[in-house]
Amino acid sequence: MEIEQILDQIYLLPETSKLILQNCVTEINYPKGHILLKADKIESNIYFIRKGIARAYSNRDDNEVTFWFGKEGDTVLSMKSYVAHQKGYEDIELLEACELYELKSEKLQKLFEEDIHIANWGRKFAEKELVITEERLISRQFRTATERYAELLNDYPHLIQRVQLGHIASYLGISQVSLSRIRADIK
Amino acid sequence: MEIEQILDQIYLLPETSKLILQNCVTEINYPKGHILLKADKIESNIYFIRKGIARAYSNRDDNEVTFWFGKEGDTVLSMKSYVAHQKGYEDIELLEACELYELKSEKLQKLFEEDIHIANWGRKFAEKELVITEERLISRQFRTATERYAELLNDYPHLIQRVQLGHIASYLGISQVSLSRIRADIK
DNA sequence: ATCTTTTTTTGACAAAGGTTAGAAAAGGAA
DNA sequence: TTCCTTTTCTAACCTTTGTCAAAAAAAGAT
Repeated sequence: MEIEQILDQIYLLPETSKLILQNCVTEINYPKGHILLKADKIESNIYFIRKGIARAYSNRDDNEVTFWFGKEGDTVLSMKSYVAHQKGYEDIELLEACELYELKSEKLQKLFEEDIHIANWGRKFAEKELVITEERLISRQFRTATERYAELLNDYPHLIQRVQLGHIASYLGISQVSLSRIRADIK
Repeated sequence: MEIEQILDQIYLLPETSKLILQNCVTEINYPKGHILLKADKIESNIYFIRKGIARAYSNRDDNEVTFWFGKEGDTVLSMKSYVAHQKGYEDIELLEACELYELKSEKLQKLFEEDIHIANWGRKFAEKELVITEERLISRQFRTATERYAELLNDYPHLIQRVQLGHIASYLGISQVSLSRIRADIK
């Protein structure tokens, strides 16, 4: 997916502002398994996925929890670094070789102060992510693991083929063994 | 809590912008039990809590899930109405008689287009809410019900005294019976 | 205070999901 | 292909949490 299309789907910018933003972006590729962003660092870049998929996971005790998947067109960032210039809570791993657009967070923050359209673009980005996250939190409470799996299949039909089940189980908040049982029951 | 303080804690605005925003706000009071925002409506106001507490809940099948509590200084809105001008997924109920500041969403949207500082104020609001929501989603996956209860006690020590346990159980994602058992065990 | 209603707790049992460990299947490398 | 590694599935058993029902406690109303 091209950068213009990615920016447009968040919020339609006037041509001049869009060009300013596009000119700050550089392309970069990384192999499968690359850790794009690290939990214990204040990260200074954000990315847009041109091609490929990624996941965000958080580590505590010995457990690792995957709580986000990103695909073509999605924005990748360390939320706490971006919002509060603090160390994040997530690592982000590329699950396939990825083509990415890179943008310096500092540069973007400066544009927020200078260009009202870009500020509103940033506002819309956060707002949309917020609705998605809030809906997931609610879904977690309403639905059984089986229903949540069906929902994921419906929302991201492609993902299942490309991501290993351990990560999907973690995303759904269940053990891999449970997911395996759910899949066996459905057939 | 006064309106100026509430606006400041989201993002520090220059005096002129703050005054513009403050002048759009009117005060209004409602009794305990009042439904401030309704799930099946496109709501046109947002509120700030001057005094009192509220909860957001979503209804599906026969289940009701409380997924948010608001207290003095918090912002109350129908997320989907605010972000996408669509019907929301939540009712918001006042758990005590509340003093509120009311702001027309339409008016705010217009200010976002006119004043870059207010646009950035709106951006910061969404970003902060996003981090809080994402952290809750992760916590849900990492922690046992007992740990999440302890966490809530720690984060909102006042709330427990003022909100009935059925709502708290729902917020934690467990049944009221389970919460009751957890409380019995802790002592 | 007394009665009524609502909220919280407790007990018994059922269901969902977790853990461990090993088997089967799939994927890579030589 | 064959061997080795990783991923997925299955089975047995255990823990947590849910449901239903009833008792106890707390809050409101008269």
